[in-house]
Amino acid sequence: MIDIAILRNNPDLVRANCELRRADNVDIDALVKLDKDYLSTLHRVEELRARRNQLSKECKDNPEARVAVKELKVEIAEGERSLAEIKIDLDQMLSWLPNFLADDVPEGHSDADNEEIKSYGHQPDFDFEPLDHQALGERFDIIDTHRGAKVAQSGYFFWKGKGAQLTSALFFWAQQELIKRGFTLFITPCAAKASTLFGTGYLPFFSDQTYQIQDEDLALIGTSEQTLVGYHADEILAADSLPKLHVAYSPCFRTEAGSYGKESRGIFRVHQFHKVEQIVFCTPDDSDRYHRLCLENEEFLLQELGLPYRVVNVCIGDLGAPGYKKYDVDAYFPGYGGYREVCSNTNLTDFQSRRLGIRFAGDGGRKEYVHTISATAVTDRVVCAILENYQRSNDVIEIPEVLQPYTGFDKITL
RNA sequence: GGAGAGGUGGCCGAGUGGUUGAAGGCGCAGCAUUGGAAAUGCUGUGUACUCUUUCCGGGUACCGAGGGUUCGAAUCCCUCCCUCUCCGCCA
Repeated sequence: MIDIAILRNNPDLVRANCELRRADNVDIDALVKLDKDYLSTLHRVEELRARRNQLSKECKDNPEARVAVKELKVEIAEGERSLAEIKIDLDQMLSWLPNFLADDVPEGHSDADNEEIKSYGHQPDFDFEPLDHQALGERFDIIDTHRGAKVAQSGYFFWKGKGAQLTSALFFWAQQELIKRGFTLFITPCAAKASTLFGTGYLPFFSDQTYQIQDEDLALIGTSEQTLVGYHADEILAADSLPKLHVAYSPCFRTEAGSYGKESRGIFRVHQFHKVEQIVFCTPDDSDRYHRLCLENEEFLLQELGLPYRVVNVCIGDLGAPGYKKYDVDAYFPGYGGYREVCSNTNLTDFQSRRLGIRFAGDGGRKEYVHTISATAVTDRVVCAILENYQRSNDVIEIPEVLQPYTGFDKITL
């Protein structure tokens, strides 16, 4: 949600932003007019109510006032009705407005237009034909998509044996590393109510991505960002408690409606994956800084794992409506033969905090909305990257050294 | 799943139809007292929206949520939600 004051004072700014982001489902002129209607109706209703309240006080010793109030009531009820209707429409339109953009977000329509700002590491050389993660998973019997489909549905899978051990090791290690860097660990609910999804921007923008639980006001979380940011809803945080650095490990459920094709081979795009997530609540002045800090953490983890990667500044068209600026980190997948996204790191500024009512007491006791940052640490995709980069022949996959204390073995063999 | 209790301001807690936005207490802030502090005393202290205004005020709304009765509801009626306790079941 953006600040409605900006819309009132500078509608052209909002209009330009919508055009830039191709948010064509909100008519700014209609929105501005509706807001004016809202305010004038509000004033009318409040004036009527003020008169009613005044007259009510006289009723005790002036029976005639009662008649007057009775007449007023009809008018008030009518005004309140139209006020409520306008408010619903207004909120609905406001909820679709995208966040503003950072100045340095590149133009462009798709991930092909993202701007590479850094690359790190060397793509490995193989004296054999490297396999992709799906082929490796089957060959070493560590990924089982067929049985995932059998017990659940296509798009669900099992990690098995040393694959499962490696995955557990990665997630545990990543959590430990972030805890060392000052993050507080959470284990979160894996379901969230509609207001939580709305507050984090997943409603209305990504409504077709969520699994709704039948007959409940609950959906399976698409990311622990939803519950971790919602954690502080309707709270006023002490300024000296900022920044709050939260980390959680959770499953993530996504319907992935209509996203089949080449990119979905293996377990790269599935209905349930697992993620260690970084969440930051900070003051507006600090959000750039902590956005970069989360990126540094992502890079640190990939570097420790010895994975080659690049960092991209995500372009306008590839940046979700709630985002102000986003860095993706793409690891190199030799079996696939290219870079693929493993981390995504978004500065949401006050877009979520405004919807959720998360504020802090600023200078002079004034209450301001915090900024939030949501950034991946690691997911199953990183395990896939490890498999592809650490295959040493068609018969051996090594384990990155930093994970060996957690796996208890240093290679996976046939 | 069964039974019961309860939801009032940052917290505790009064309050069953009319100057109650809400007593009292705690907490917090300022001032006084003090060599300094504790203790004590005095004063102040909700939120949101909106108008005028820009820090002084006006209006409206808010006592879990929604609806109803009434000139008027924290207070009466209905529906729902949530929390807690006990029993059952259970990782």
